[in-house]
Order: sequence, then C-alpha cells, then structure tokens
Amino acid sequence: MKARATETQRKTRIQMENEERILDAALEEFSAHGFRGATIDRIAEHAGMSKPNLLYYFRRKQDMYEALIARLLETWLEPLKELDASGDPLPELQSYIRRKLEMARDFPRESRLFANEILQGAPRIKRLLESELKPLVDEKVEVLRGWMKDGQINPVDARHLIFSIWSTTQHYADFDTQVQVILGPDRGSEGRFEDAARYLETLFLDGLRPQTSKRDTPRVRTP
Amino acid sequence: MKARATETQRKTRIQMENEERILDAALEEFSAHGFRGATIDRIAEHAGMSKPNLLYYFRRKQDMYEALIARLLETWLEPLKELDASGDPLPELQSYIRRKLEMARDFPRESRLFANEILQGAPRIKRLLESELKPLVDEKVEVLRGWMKDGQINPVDARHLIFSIWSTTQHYADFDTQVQVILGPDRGSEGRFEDAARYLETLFLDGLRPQTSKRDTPRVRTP
DNA sequence: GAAAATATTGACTGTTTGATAAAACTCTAG
DNA sequence: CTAGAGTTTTATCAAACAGTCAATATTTTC
Repeated sequence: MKARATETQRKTRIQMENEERILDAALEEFSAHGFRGATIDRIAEHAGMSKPNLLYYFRRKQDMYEALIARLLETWLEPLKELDASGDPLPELQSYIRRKLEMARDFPRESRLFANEILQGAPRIKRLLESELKPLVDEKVEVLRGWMKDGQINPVDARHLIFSIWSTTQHYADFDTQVQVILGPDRGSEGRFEDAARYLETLFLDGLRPQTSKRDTPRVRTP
Repeated sequence: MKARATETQRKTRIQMENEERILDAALEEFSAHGFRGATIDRIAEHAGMSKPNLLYYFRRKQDMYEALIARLLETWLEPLKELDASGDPLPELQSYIRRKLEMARDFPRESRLFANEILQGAPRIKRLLESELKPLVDEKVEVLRGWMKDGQINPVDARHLIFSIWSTTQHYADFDTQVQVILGPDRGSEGRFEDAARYLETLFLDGLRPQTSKRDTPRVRTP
C-alpha cells in the first residue's frame, strides 16, 4: 500500500524516522535557498537516501515545503499567544521579546524559512497568514491598547510595536551572517545572545533619550 | 568587438539602454526569488529580449547579480555615512532612522535583494561586507560611544543599536507582504510610512515605559 | 517462516536551465 | 553608401531538474 494514501493510517517506525530525516534536510535546504533554489537531489543527499526513495515519502517538492510550513507556524505563533492580558504589561512584553529572541537563537533555520517565504511574497502561505496570524495579532493589539489606555505603557501604534519586536529579534537569525561580520569572532554566540537581550530590553523599555530625573520603577541590574 | 571586453571603452547608446533594462529585470527576479531561484529566461522575458541577446550583455547569470550588488552597496551605506559626529545626537539618529525608512519605501527591491543574499549566507558578498561595511560600522560605533560617554544618549551596545535600526526599518520592505496582511488595506502606503516613522521615533527615543515625571526635552506633537 | 505490506533502488522521461556558436541583421562613422 | 563594428536571432548543447515506474529488497504480520 502507498505510504501517503489519503486515509488516516498508523505510521511505521521507518516512516516516522525517514520523514523526520527528510524534513530536517528539507528545512536545511529550503531555509538556505528558498523554494525554487532548493533541489530534491540535494535534500535527498543531505537526508542520506536516494531521490526516488525520498519521493516515496513526499511525492512532490511542494509537499515537503508545506509540511514544514504547517509545523513551523504553530511554533511561531506560540510566544505571541502567551502574551497575557492579565499580566503586568512591561514584564509581559519583556518576556515576549525574550521568547522571540530565544526562538531566533534556537530555531534559526525555521526563522529563515519563514523569512524566505515572506520575502518572496508569501505565495504559499498568504492564506494561512490571513486566517491564523491576522486574527491573533488583532486580538493582541487589543490587549496592548488596553494597557496603553490605562497608562501602563506609552501610547504607540500597537501593530508597529509588534512589527518592531518581530524584526529586531528575528534579525539575529535571518541576518546572522551580517551580525557575525559586524560583531567579529570575539564574543561567542551565547554572549551575543545576552548582549542582544540586554540591549533590546533597554530599547523597548526606555529608548535612547537619557533620563535626567529619577525613574519610578528601578532597573534590574546584574550584581 | 565584444561588448564586454576587459578594456575600458565607451558604451553605445543601445548598450546603455539594454544594460539598464536587463539590470532592472534582474533586480525584479533576484529580489523575488534569490540567486538560485531566478532564471535567465525569466529575466530575459521581463526585459523584453531573447536569452542569447541578454547573454551578449552579461555573459553569465552571476555577472548580473554582481553588477546589482556593487551598485546596491553604495546606496545602502550612504545613510550611515551621513551620521555626523558633530551633530546633535538625537536628531542625528532620528534622521538616520528616517533615511533608512525612506530607503525601505523607495527601494524595496534592493532591500529584498540584500536580504536574500544575507539570508543565504552572503556567499557572494561576505568579503565586501568585511571590507566595506565592517569598517564603516566600527567608525560609527565610536561616534555613538562618544555620545554615550557624554550622557547625550543612553548607554547601550552601539552595534546592537545599529542592528535594531536596520532591522526595524528594512522590515517594511522585506516583510511587506506580512505587513500588508496585518495592517489591512485601510491605510494607504503613504499613511503606513508615516505611522511607521512616528512609531519608530517614539520607540527609539522613549521606549514603552510610561513617564510619571516630566521630561527635560518636550515631545513634539502634531497640533 | 511464508505471505503481505512496506521500503529501496536503478534506469528512465520530459523539461528547464545556463551557456555557446555562428549566421544574419542593424547601426554608424567616414 | 559602404565597411566594419555592434547587435540580434536561430539552432543547439550538456547538465540539472522534478518526477515516474517496474523490479527488487526488507520488514512486519500472522
């Protein structure tokens, strides 16, 4: 029987293992070269199997891509989902930023896959963005607006605020090559992450304008 | 005689016109699909000429790409070059941010070309980044540090500050598709630009933490 | 341990792609 | 107006590519 028939059926041990290996290799290729730039041959080679064998599990190139995207979006939206309306605004935002930054550190290939897709006009996931991402953002925008109304955070355009969190954090995954050129090899990747986290915290909380008067909330400093 | 011989020679009217059309078409394709994803056929079609004719002007695919990159980097670094050590820190930064945002608005294809290249590990311009971008950043980092020492801007990691300016501004070009999905069609592209500019100004100057005490510098507000 | 189900392979197909050669055409300077 | 430089096209190629198929090998199930 065909492995990928339409009926739902239990997956074999070998099936699960191989699909895993294939998707990992596919992620590597797609995130580095985009959909068109990636080739089945290279994915197969990277997964350590023959092309026909790979195509036995994923009949078309696009099937791999779609499997990756579906899986990715879940993970991707999670941090935003956790933004809690009943929490303290500033800590909530701080931990959202930190979570996004952690994702850029821990899942750079996923971030680049996503970036590639959007960069190319999101031809394959525009619908998903409209049906999944948009409503979630709309919901969280209301949360942010509530906080602004209460004076708990500065009144700004909530959607652009979200954009700036996305862009600053994902930058460390998507533009990693450039970041490394600029920062040089001195600072290890762990140190880089902490520098970035610290910087973003200051930026999003206080901006660059120096304070002459004392703050109501004291800053946390490592001792 | 061959059009692209190594010797420097005057370019024909036809040569100039065609190279222009080709590079424009190439920019369109490369920025949308990356180097590997773009095809000479499509570039030729988009430029309105036959493939062999195109290859008469640019003998290899890579030649077009390199011509575009060379041209791009000049434009790209200009705003940062203009950051003036002797100017007022906050207005200097504000106008740097605004210039970068204008570039994202006016040259989105160039921005995406660059993003694509970095995303794929910058295989073709890593050297250029090291020889051109890195020294420039190093120089401007010193400028920023000077300002921080004087207490004219908050003390933060200067390199990460630059990253955050790059990422937040270029986001509007590179992730335009996503931005449009989130913002919806209500707000025209001109309005979007102004919203983004206003938001980024607040973010970089003051951050999100609300001020209970009065500021030394009054905020500019539209009346 | 044999039958059935699943997995793997090699050989292949039609197409797209980057690139070339040479013939044919067009423009322009004198 | 013509000779030669400059431009364009037709025809072509080899390699890379997505995807198929039938035959073979391996696992799982009973």
